[in-house]
Amino acid sequence: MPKITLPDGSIRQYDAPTTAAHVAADIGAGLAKAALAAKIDGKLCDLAARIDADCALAIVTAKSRDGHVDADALSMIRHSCAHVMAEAIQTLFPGTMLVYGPALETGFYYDMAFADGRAPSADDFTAIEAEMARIIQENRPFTRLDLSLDAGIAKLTTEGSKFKLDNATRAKEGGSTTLSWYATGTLGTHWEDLCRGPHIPATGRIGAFKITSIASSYWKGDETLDRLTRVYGTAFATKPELETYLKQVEEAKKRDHRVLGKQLRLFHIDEMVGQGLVLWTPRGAVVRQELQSFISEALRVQGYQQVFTPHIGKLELYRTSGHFPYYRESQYPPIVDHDQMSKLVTEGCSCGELANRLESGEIEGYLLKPMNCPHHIRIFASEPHSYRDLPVRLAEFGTVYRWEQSGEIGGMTRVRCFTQDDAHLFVREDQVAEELIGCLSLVKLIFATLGMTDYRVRVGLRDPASDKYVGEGSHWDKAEEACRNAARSLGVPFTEEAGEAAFYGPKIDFVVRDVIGRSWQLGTVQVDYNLPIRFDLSYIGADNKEHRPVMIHRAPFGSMERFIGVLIEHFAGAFPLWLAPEQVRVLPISEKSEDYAREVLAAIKALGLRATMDSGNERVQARIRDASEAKIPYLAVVGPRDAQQRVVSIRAFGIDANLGELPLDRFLALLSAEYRTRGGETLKADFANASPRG
RNA sequence: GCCACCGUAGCUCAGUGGUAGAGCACACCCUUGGUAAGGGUGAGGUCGAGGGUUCAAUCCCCUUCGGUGGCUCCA
Repeated sequence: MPKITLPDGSIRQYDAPTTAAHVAADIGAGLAKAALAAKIDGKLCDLAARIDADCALAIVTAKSRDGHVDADALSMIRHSCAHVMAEAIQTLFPGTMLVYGPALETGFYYDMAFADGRAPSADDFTAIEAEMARIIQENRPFTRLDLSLDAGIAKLTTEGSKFKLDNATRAKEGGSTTLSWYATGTLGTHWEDLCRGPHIPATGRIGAFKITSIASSYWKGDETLDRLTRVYGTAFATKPELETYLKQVEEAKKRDHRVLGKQLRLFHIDEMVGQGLVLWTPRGAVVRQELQSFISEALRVQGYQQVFTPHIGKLELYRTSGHFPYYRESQYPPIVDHDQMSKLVTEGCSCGELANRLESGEIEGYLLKPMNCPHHIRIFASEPHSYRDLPVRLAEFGTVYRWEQSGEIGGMTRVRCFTQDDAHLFVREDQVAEELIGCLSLVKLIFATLGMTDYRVRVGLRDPASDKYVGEGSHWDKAEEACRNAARSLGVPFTEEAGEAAFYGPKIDFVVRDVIGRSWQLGTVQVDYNLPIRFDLSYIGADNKEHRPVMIHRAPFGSMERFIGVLIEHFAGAFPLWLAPEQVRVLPISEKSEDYAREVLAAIKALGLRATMDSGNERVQARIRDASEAKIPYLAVVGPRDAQQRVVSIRAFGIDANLGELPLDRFLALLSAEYRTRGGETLKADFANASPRG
């Protein structure tokens, strides 16, 4: 007879098998009404699931006792809503086959195979939503049917959906002993779907939902298999929650770096130049320049040496490094010189032949560099090194070119030409750990200065099943252990992920999310035992013998393009003073104050700050609005009164008020301090102390 | 690369098988205004490009380039 332990420690005893729904009803009518599911010994189940043994039971409701939205409940509402959507679509689009419909962090989707040319479009969303609303209105119970594996597979075979049959086969391979269906209503009468569950008690418990988009996918994510249509939606327990979510999405879209980049004129991508090729316009170039100065200063402190290298190199270089053979398809095609080309044409050489002869080395060519390491390696190799010289740290804002798939290119975050804040450290093996930690501290410094706290750390290890890696296992083991240890020293949680390594070594990556929830790798630190071998690098040790250095590749920003794309979204385009393309704008009240305004402007510029004056033919109100839309950190409004007292009247971005006046000298000193300290001291903060009006 | 959708003025977007419109921005004039839009006038488009259907195409069809959302990929 089941003895049921509740979360508060109390125990309820039943004479006969029962269900979570009954227990909830015994506890109270309110709970019974609010109940969506049960957790039996920590496992999420239907409320109607039979309880016939002792267990710990928790009733899942939309909101947990502390008032927070329950993640399990939300995910079940969404999964159940996916069923309702699938039923609605199958009703409106007969012949549609279902594939897979899980809940997501922000909603759900359902992959479907539509009859030829009969896929819905966004125009059909309203009709589908209306049908869904009807199903929800009917408040039909989710009813579970369990069948044995054989009976279940027989049923699916009769029904004839290869997709569902495959799901079942995989469930079997995964160790399932039964298959379950859920009917939305009465078994055998209403719509049903093969599904592991669990589900909420009835369709009426889906409080609010919306179909959000439609896209395509491949069956099992494999591009050689069926192309499916994926319909995305989201659902919440209540309408206000849905509305809040939709508003958030709307707000996030306004932060999109592609939108802000255009609005604030930070960069331009021109179809005449080419896909994925970013043109840095003057304002964006300022941001980049400031960041590069920032990192260059940090590099000098850490003992790096700056180098410059060309954008192309001989194919032989990349055959040696392994880039050309391993990643040929993701590079721009090789460049072959005129003479050689015309000779090949005369010989009637085909494209296929050309490719073969380029690969074999029979024909030499040049490659736009996909990475900077080979050039830096040749700098290191250009002179002999003593163990006393190491580490040698070569840094370059190095521009690289990669042939990304056209469908992947977009904005600044995925491009075909980008500049890494790259460096390669040539170190003795006993220096690896310390140098790795030095690299990580640089990444931390950058993130801290910019206030970017929302990132995760990933240690990328090799995938044992893949053959895309170069080098010996023993070296990989050492390198992976070094990365693990360095990551531990960071003091932040990290995950280890197999298959995320570079082809020459494991790495530590810093990953952030953009406004639409996509993850991007920014900074990266990689340990490499392999390229030194491929290039036969050496240094002379204390024993007067040749030793092999170890390389560390690192780029704390990752690429300037991607980093600034993410940074634009991080700041919603409102850069701090030190990064802002236009830092201060001087607004004379009228022409009468223009002379003084000009003097203020000149004084600000003399400090090395970027300032302008707007003496346009508009009222101050309008000019304040313009400046606010341009997200300029500080406005200095000056009129006759200010001129007479030699003060400026100040507004700061994001504070919707006049902060009051400051003597001109004081204003200049504070501005300068804020700029030089990169926001370590801010005018706003100081001003708030000095003036109660702030 | 694959699938879907989209491409009209500098920007955001309406619109139609009979060669186009709004708001903002821009230019000029009036206004000299003390903290988030003062008023007027004007200029501005080969309706992404190429081909086809049609008496007639910005609109329909095909191709192509570019963008967006996904999928796949990302040394």
